[in-house]
Amino acid sequence: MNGDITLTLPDGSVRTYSGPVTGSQLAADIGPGLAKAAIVIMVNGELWDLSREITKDSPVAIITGRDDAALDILRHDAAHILAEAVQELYPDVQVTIGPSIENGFYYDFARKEPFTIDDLEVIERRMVEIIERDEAISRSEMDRDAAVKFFQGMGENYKAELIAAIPEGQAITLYRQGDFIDLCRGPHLPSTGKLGTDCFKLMKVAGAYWRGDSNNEMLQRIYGTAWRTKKELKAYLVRLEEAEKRDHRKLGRQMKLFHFQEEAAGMPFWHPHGWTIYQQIEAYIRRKQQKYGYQEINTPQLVDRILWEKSGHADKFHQHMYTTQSDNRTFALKPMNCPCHVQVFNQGTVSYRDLPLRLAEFGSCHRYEPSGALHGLMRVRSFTQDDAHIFCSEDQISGECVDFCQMLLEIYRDFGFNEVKVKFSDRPTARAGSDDVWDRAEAALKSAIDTTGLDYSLNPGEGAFYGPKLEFVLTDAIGRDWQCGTFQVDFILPERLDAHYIGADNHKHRPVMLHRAILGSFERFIGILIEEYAGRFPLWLAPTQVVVTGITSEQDDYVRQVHQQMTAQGIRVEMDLRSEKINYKIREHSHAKTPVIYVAGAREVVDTTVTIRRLGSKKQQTLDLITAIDQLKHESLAPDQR
RNA sequence: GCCGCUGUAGCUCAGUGGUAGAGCGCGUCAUUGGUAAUGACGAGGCCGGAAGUUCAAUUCUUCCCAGCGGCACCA
Repeated sequence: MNGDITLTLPDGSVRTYSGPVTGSQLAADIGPGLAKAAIVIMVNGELWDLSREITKDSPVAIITGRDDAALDILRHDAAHILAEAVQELYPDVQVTIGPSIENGFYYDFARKEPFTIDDLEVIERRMVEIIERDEAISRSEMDRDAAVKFFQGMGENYKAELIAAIPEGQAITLYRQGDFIDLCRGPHLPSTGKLGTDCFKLMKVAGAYWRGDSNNEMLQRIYGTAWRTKKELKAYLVRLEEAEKRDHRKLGRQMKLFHFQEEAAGMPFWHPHGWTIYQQIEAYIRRKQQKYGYQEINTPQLVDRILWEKSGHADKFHQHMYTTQSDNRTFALKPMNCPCHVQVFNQGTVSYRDLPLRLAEFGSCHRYEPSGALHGLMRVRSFTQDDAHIFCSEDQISGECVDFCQMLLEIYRDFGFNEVKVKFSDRPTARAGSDDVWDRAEAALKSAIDTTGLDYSLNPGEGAFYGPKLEFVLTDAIGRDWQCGTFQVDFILPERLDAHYIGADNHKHRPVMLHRAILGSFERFIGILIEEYAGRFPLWLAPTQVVVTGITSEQDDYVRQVHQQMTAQGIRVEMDLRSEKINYKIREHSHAKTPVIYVAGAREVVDTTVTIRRLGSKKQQTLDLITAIDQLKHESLAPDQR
């Protein structure tokens, strides 16, 4: 061979060069349009800078702004431009890291004074200048030790620390744009001008620990969002606004569902409307649990600390437990229900014939969560779990898991969640139990989750110390993930609390304990529901299902009569007898997200009918009163009762 | 818990070193109307809590509490 290099394009066409060639050259050879649009080049499945020389025969693909891969690179570049702008404006800062993230990017800076919102505008303007300068972005390599010295020499100690952590002898890639040099894996755009001046926006400032460790100092993080086009940016900002309107904290106040106050931070006060939703869900779950062979129990709120010491909770979680003194004893408000459930199991003697024994409780728990973690109904200090513990033998784990997943999916679907993220968390480094037991537990859980056909991701090392677990995650309006359901295999607690059953061999055996919840907590689940439905609850959950109102006060008696009949049928109905115009009342009840409005005017009184208007529709339908009530009554049934 | 921001009427928010204002909501009265705002009048506030500076603090300072955005945490 004479040093020729053959590049194969995605369409199968081939270009041959007599020596090393860069992505830019290739793009330019194909056409000036492509040369302009090119961002990076895919070489052998790897993204490379356009300026990097290709020295071997390779399959290649030129990536333009239209490709999805481009967005990530664009955002990463935005982070670099942000860092360059900040360093120009505030010479005292040290740069650390700045990756692209979902919807945008951030960069962490070390600086004594924090950035303010006003700083963001200034920085944004400087970023626009840097983009307009259209600085070339060049890649270079440096020996690790040289790179450490280089950054130390610049006073960039964080960068030096990062590089020092990279294995010795490895080449380090550096990127330079203007006077700004950063350690970076790349690839990057050919120049800063490839990012549109109106396609990005700095969003917020926040604190973040160096290397994500709370023992380290706190850095100043600036978040931004970046897109290919101005239109995309705008669409994203609109999406954020829409999401904010769904915020359960806002809707909870507007719809009078619950409130919080200083004297009980993180502990919701449920109002009649919110509590109605809660009760409907509880009744629904109770029916499901009966269907799936659970027995409901109830255990004390306050339990002597001794039990928590036996269970091991006091040791590991005492900082999260509320305690109180009485009778010279220390009691703790239960942070979870499991030890109490073992107490129920331990009363009397259990035969292997009784297994699996499924004990369920709507268990009210209290946990002293760090103040910064509190978040509306999503993260609270007092909550109720739809908790249950299944006591079974080891060979029953798999079957129980399959049944549980079926129950969980059935329930999630009834609430309208068809997409659930599932995480499989396996053995952590600090764990109890032998590897042999862990092997069996993980295998059982894995085969069970595979049977369900659910997609899941691995969450290595994140299992509980007592066993592997499945986490079922739902997403809120703002895109934040919240764990709701869980299924955990536990070999440890039965041991600690000395649970046993009598086997077919007439000997004592240790049961396995399966901790499981579907909603997780009623509070969090309702918070997610509010956002999922944007406050427009389906009929079976709506606090007020119907409002009956007249056109004039002439119909008041009829309205009262309709209201009474519907109440007698168990429908959650309210009447509106105010002397307001019909327009006003329609508007108000629509804003209140009442699913159905019955209007009765003179005609309806004569005909014994009602005119029906449903939320989200302007259509009206006049129906015979009895028919209307029957229909509504049927529609109001929970999904499992239809 | 950590960094930053915020805290004024039931809600959303304006405002000032001389103890406060709007809109919505609420109450009263008038209005009796056919599917997203009828009008008039009125009542509501220890300006988150404590201390300090000042003749004077809702306004400035400090501490505390709570909320918000992140980070860490989430058994």
